[in-house]
Amino acid sequence: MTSAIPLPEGVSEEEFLRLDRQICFSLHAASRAFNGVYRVVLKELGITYPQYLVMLVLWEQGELPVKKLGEYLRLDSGTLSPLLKRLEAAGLVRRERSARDERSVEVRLTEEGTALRERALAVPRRIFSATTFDVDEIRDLRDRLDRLTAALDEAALQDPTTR
Amino acid sequence: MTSAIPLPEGVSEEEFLRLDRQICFSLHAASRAFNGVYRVVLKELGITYPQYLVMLVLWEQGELPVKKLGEYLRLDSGTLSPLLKRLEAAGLVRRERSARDERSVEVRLTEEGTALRERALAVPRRIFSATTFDVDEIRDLRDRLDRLTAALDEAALQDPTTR
DNA sequence: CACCATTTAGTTGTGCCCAATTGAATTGTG
DNA sequence: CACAATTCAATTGGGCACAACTAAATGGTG
Repeated sequence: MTSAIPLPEGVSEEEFLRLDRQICFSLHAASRAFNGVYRVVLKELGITYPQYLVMLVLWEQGELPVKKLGEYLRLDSGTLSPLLKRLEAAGLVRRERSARDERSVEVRLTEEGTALRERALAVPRRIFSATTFDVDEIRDLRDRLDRLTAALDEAALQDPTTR
Repeated sequence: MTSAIPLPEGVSEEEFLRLDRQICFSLHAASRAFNGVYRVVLKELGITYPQYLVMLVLWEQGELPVKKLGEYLRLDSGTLSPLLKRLEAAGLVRRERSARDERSVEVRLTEEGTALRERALAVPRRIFSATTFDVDEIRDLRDRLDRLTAALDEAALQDPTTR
């Protein structure tokens, strides 16, 4: 089971558990704090944070099949299907079966959805000012997080159950 | 304060929206990737990631009222009540109304819950090796995230609609 | 052409997150 | 002491994340 991974830098397993508690809490808390600030700001746009993420992709990419959207956002249909229905109910997107592949569903912005972008332009600056980070620090943090995510995904692939 | 915030370093609002998309995605994705790796590792302990966070606190702090637990974890009773019930159903904790304050519920580890710590000691090292980060990088990231969370909480306090 | 594996969305079930509300216990103040 | 405000846990309801499964369409192979 617990194979021979060397203990780095003489850190004991007890210390590791404490550090683990800290990084778990920090990441979990940061994610939720971020989410919370967005919740407040996005309330006036009438959308949630995950819905905002979808809109960001659509504003950049234009129309997109659900599959592609899921790849960008790393979300599956179990999450996206109901979320997109809510966006459609809100009048921001339309969903249409692709003509050339009936399995696929194209998601595209409505007039209203496109127009929302103008109001959304004011959002990032407000979030940015809340962070007290400068642009370079944000970019740096982004890079570290991407590196972390890539490494974790890599590990998850090789690690069906035990290693 | 939402008064005249200057555009820093000549970053346009369009660029800001793109950067925002990036940092949002990065943080959201990192949080979920982390969650995913833990899900795999914790499956053999029979608990979820948020349940693991609760157990980490209990292993460090011993018995604790729900209120205190919520403060450590920044979670409210709406999240904790059902989660603790599941931990109780799993035989890891007991919940008992405090004798001296009948409003309060004390959460304490069972024998089984205490024993689980031994098996959990192996978890952090496996996660750590998955990150490919060294201990100093982890600590540094933790510090940045804590700083970010503190700043966001600060900003949220000043907004009329939170917590 | 017929058949089967794959691809794609959708559905279901479980768990988490948070806002808002409820109800009971406690505390503070007149 | 009486009673209003506060504290605390639980519940309800809406939304997200993910695993497992279903159903339909597509594509490859014999």
